Amino acid sequence: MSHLLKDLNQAQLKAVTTTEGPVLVIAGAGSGKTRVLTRRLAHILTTRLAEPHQVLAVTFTNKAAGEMKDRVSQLLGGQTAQLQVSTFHSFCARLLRREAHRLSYKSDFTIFDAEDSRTLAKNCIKELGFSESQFLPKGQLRKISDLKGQLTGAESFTTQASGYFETRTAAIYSLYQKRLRECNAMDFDDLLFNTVWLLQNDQEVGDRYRWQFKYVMVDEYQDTNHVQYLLLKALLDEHRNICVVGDEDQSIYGWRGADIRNILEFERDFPGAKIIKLEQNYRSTAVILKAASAVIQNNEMRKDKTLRTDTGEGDKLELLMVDSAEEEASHVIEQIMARSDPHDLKETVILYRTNAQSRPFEEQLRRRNVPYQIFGGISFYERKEIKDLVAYLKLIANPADDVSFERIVNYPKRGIGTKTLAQIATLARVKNIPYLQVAVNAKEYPELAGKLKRLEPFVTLIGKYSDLVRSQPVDLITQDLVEELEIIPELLSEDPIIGQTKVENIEAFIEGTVEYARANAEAHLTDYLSEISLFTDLDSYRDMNDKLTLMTMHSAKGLEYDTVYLVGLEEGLFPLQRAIADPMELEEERRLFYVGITRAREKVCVSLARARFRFGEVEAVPSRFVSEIPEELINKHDFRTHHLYDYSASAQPSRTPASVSKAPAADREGTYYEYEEDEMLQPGRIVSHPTFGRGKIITVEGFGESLRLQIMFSGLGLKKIMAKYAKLKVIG
DNA sequence: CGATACGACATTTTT
DNA sequence: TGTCGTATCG
Repeated sequence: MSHLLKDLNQAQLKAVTTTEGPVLVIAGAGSGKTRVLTRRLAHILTTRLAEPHQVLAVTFTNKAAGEMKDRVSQLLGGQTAQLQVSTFHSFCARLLRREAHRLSYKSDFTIFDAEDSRTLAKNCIKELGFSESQFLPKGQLRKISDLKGQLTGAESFTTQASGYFETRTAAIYSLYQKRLRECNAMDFDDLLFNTVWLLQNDQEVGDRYRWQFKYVMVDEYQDTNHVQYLLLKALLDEHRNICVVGDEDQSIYGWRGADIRNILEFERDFPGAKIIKLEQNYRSTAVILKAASAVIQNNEMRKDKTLRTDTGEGDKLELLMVDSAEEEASHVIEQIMARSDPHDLKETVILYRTNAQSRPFEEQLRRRNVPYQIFGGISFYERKEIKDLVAYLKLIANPADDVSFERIVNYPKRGIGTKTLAQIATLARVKNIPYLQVAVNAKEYPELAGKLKRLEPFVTLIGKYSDLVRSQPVDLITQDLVEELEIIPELLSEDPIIGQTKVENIEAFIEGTVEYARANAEAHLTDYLSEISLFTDLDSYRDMNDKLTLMTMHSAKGLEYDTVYLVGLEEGLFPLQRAIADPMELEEERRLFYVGITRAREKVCVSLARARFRFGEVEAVPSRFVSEIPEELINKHDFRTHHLYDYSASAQPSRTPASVSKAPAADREGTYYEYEEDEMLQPGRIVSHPTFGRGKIITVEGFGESLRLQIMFSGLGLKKIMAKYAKLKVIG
């Protein structure tokens, strides 16, 4: 037997060797998914079913792609240069660079990141004269992203849009796309959208790729969205050798458009599909698996699957109940320090629902001098100093990139303010040329006469580097640029302390370009930009030595640790308030809990606080997820000074909100003054709203800070209102 | 143009 | 309660 087929269980072996036709591998947590994927890929290659360039493996993160490539390369002893293991986005970016001309794009198009997109969207909303508070760039982009995810283009949305908000969104969408095109830029969603469009509508391109890829594999299939699904379909007409691997219980990106139906309905989508379930878990103890299964069983939307393990029973879970977020942090840290050898710190992780929860833990860790690392928050490439520098590179590589132009034309200060910029923008619109071209032609425009002296050095600078791009490697260009712009002294003079970190970041960035240039001698600036725009911090995550790790549960997917702390297990926080009302969202929260708990090999500790300050209010009922863990699997440690809630009484907190929320109010004077108001906000009451005026309460949902009302306002109709934001007065 | 003040807002975020 | 973004003033 080939070494590729050794050490595999029955199901794994079947998954590796079933190469023809559609295959769905349901891979439970810790069931050796990556091993199956890599072996399968290597198996296809060594048995000569396909040449390396005929296989495509898609993942969601660069990190996962890199790991897979490394492992396959190890199995085969090199020979993987031609292998296409990449993320959805980088696969599409590469394809589009080759085929850009078919979409009337240039092949050196820029990829806009989230911030670039936001700037552009904001400008579009402004330009259209829409109210910026009513049409928030963030919300509009969310909608545009959803539409692109459904393969609905701007034109087709415009024809189907109706009503005040939709027609305006359609206008924003259309203008946004128009501007992107003018900038020779695509956003993240465009990469997928345009690729699918090409494959579906350009016969030649479609045929070529369908013919090329004999085998396609997809990791984390439960997190694919509709466009990604269509992309696979568009690649698959002929051979239909597709193997998707996933676990519907770990689908946690529904809010981003991931469509759990893709995996649940795979058999219907791909008739004749073979289903292989990997149910043997190699990671966690039996107790952990039992707890995880018991909780996830409360979900309706899942395929039945039972994880088994040969590992021993293991320790029971621990439940830590304390009074506040601060005490939660100190108890948890104390426990970690008491029980783990210092070298175990890297095998311990603290997982929370929201990034904001990291703060008290950070404070404790700093106070006690415990080494730690936090993931999340602003990523390296989102830092202002890096983005500014990258904007220069982007503009140098793509002179049509107006968003980058706007960002740096006055950085460092050149005396080119908003007024000048607005004039440039107007001229660019009228002449139908990029901003930079307006600046280049500045002397032709009387409006800019006064600014000639200020624009000229900038234009010269960009022009100089644009010429250099052809002859110089990325790292030299970047170094020269940093020097010429005098960025480092500038940063240090602003604020020596903060400036120092910024300078270090700039230096780290330069270091990155040096490494890149060394590894990719032939690469052009565009290639480098393309790579970094599709790169995230998580990709550079390495197990640092002896450091405690903190991150959100979302970020933890795919990782594993000996000991896992799941903190903040309170109704309203986990599950989040807004998920409680919606069964679909609630199930996703539960899957998130499942993901969290199954990261652990040996020990799980969950914790909750009796009271937690959030926007100045207290509220805390133990999470239902805690009560879904069978009693016999968990040890409880109650450090609360008040035993207001019976732990078992939290089983259905949503059904008895009022009585539960009353308890703390009675006990803590002054902290819950809103309670009396809540009491009065009942259906039938007449209230007055600062902007909407008088209205009648129709329905009341939730309690405390999440109290939501439906109010009928005269002339304005029914509005949904959060009581904590609206300053309502009861007047009748 | 830059600094300060006030008000609005408040999940998660593979690319 | 903290952060961020806009508005306004000097």
